[in-house]
Amino acid sequence: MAESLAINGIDDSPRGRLLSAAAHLFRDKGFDRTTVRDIAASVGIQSGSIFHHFKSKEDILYAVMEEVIHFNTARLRDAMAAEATTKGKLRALIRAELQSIVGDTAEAMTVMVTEWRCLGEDKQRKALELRSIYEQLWLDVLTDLHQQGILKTDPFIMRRLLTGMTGWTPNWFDREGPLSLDDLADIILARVIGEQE
Amino acid sequence: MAESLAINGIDDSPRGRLLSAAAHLFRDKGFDRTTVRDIAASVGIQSGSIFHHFKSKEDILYAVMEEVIHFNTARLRDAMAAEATTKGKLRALIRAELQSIVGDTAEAMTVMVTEWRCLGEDKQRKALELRSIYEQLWLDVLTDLHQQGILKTDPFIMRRLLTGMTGWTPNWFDREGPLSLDDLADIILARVIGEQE
DNA sequence: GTCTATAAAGTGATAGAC
DNA sequence: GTCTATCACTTTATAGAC
Repeated sequence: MAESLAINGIDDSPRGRLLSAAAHLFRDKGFDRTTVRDIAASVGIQSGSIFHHFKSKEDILYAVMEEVIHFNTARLRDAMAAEATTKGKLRALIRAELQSIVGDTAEAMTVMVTEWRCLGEDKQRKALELRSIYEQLWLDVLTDLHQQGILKTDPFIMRRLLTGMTGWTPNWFDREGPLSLDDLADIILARVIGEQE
Repeated sequence: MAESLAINGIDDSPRGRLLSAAAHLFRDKGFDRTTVRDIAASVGIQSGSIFHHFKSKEDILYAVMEEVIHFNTARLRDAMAAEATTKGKLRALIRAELQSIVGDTAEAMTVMVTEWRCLGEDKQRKALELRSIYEQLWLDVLTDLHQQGILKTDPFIMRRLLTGMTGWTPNWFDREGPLSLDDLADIILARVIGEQE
């Protein structure tokens, strides 16, 4: 049973508790190896009762992704708004994305990356539209830095490399270890704008 | 039906053809959504006949990973051997890994990254031992560069960031596009040793 | 909103003939 | 080495009572 309150950016309603439990199980075992019986059991109901809240198992996966994209797009906006310089905005974006990926919404974010293809075509397209808003925030800042001459690499390529660097962190970063999230953000920032930390 | 000759670093035997077909299907649909009937059909036999060649479906997945790790560890060694300087070796490693991931062994490499947890614990541990040899080649070069003062970042952290950057390329890099693999390798190299390309 | 019961379909793997 | 046939099991989703 996962703790569900505010974890993964999901509210504490009956539906929210189902989504949090699902996010936890999907990350642990993957979508295909998680049964609706698993999800039901982890919130203390029977498998048939799931389908009062969601039309299908795939709908649960889509809802997890939708919630986490919305939550983290807002987080990115807030983080940038507090910064005056473009370079400061980039550092804020990196910190916010790391926080999303290894922090409070880690389960749902990992699910979004790893279980993407378990969505049918229609829902993949809908989720991609939501993601493109999130991506545009990155591209605006990187393009700005490129025009200022601070970023030498092509902004689109740089965003791809950044996605790789941050997206892989759940596989190695230890939140209890000596390296802080802010330290890691600075290391990654230096990889982007060419300074040595 | 996938072309199988030498693709994915696997030889053209009956067993090899099964492995290549499996790698192709596993990458496309994932391990769990690929049935033994799918694999059998794509080499033109019946599902029951699979189990003359492999003890279980999981054994097929492990064999795919084992083959691709062996093949690419050798590739890494060869690429390094042709270089005189440590920096040259690093560039060679990056090029070789990109070639593995988006080139001739792309399917099997992607499977290794994305279907890792579909292996049982025993086979995961065995595969991890094979991978650690591969990883040590990287760490030796990065540590060397660190001691020479060329690499400022911690070698272990840098390898994690590199793994992320190269591992994400299958999701965006277009082999038919304007950016060549060698260009991309140079861009990534510049991110590592702090030079601007 | 949750329960019980079950339908309907698909799965990995085995056995024995050829 | 491949075939046919099938077992034993699991899965999502539905129906109707409470």
